Amino acid sequence: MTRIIGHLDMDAFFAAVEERDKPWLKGKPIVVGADPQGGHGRGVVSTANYAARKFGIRSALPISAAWRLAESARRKGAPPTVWLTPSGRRYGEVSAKIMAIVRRQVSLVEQVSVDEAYLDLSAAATFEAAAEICRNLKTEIRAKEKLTASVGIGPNKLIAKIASDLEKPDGLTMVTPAEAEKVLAPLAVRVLPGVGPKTEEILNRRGVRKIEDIKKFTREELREMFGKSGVDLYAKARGLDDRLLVAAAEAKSVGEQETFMRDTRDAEILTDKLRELAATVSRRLKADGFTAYRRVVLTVRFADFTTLTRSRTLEEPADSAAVLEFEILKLFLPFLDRRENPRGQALRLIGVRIEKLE
DNA sequence: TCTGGGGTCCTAGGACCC
DNA sequence: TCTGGGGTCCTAGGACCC
Repeated sequence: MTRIIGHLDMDAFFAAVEERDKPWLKGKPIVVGADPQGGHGRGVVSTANYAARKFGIRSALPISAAWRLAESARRKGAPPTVWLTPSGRRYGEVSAKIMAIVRRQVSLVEQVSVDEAYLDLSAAATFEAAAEICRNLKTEIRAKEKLTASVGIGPNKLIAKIASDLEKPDGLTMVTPAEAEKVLAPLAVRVLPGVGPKTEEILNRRGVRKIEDIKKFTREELREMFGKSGVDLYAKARGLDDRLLVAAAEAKSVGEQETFMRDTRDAEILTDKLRELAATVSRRLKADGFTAYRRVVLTVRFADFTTLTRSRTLEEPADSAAVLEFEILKLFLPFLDRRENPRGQALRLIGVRIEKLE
């Protein structure tokens, strides 16, 4: 049986939920993300709606840069931008309703994030029948949740994922196996999942800008350049991907980190924050149904953005917040003096993570 | 432009064991 | 006075994704 995979991706999800729930925001530019603090805020944009994207505001853009773009647009007569803090709980609730709609029509669904899922549509037997299922899903999501989704349909996850992005927002894009390689060919290498800024830069320097250009390298050459991910790249450039859908994967780690409003070297502020993070992580571990952890990881980010981790695997699994706090503080101690902080830098961020969960 | 927070996966060296 | 090969675990860092 030929595989038919769908990828459903909600359009500007966080911003769309806000716009739907707060009718007075309708049509205004909306940015969901860090507090802009009049242009001095730290952090980045989570999601901008399409009105704000017109100003050049995008996900992951520093919120200070987004502020400048919005101000500049406003001076040219654009409406003022609305800045919102993400309501994670709310988005989770809406997400659950959407995924329930999807699961009623599709037996195998892999939810990859709060606003994204892969659908195994192979049982539909034809691409046209699969597209009909997806049209119905989009209609039901619009009717019941007043939100739009974009869907890509392809012979595998890779093609479905790329297809869902081709006609955003509110798109439905079908790419058959026969079309797949031709559709990919002219697209930028960065479109391939797994190709980030670093890989893109290396490929560009070799004169590789489009996906079709990747095909001038042999599998071995790509392996030498990028290791295992190079071998994956060889297949992806040809539209090949045999990854299966996974209904639900168990978490492998639980962690929390926080960037300070102002960089600090104050030992009390730092250790208080670590205690707080340890307590939260420990609570979440249990809330997520785990009983113990065996590895603790401390993350430290200096003012210059240098980021270090220190970790320790425990001899025995632990389950208490007290042990986590103790182990984390032990890892952190050398950062309070010149042992791990030779230039005496202030700290920008600290984080706590636990792994090897049971 | 001065860079969040929650994650996963891969790599590589060293220790250790058979 | 030249020193195997394979496997697993630990630690640290880095690329990437949403």
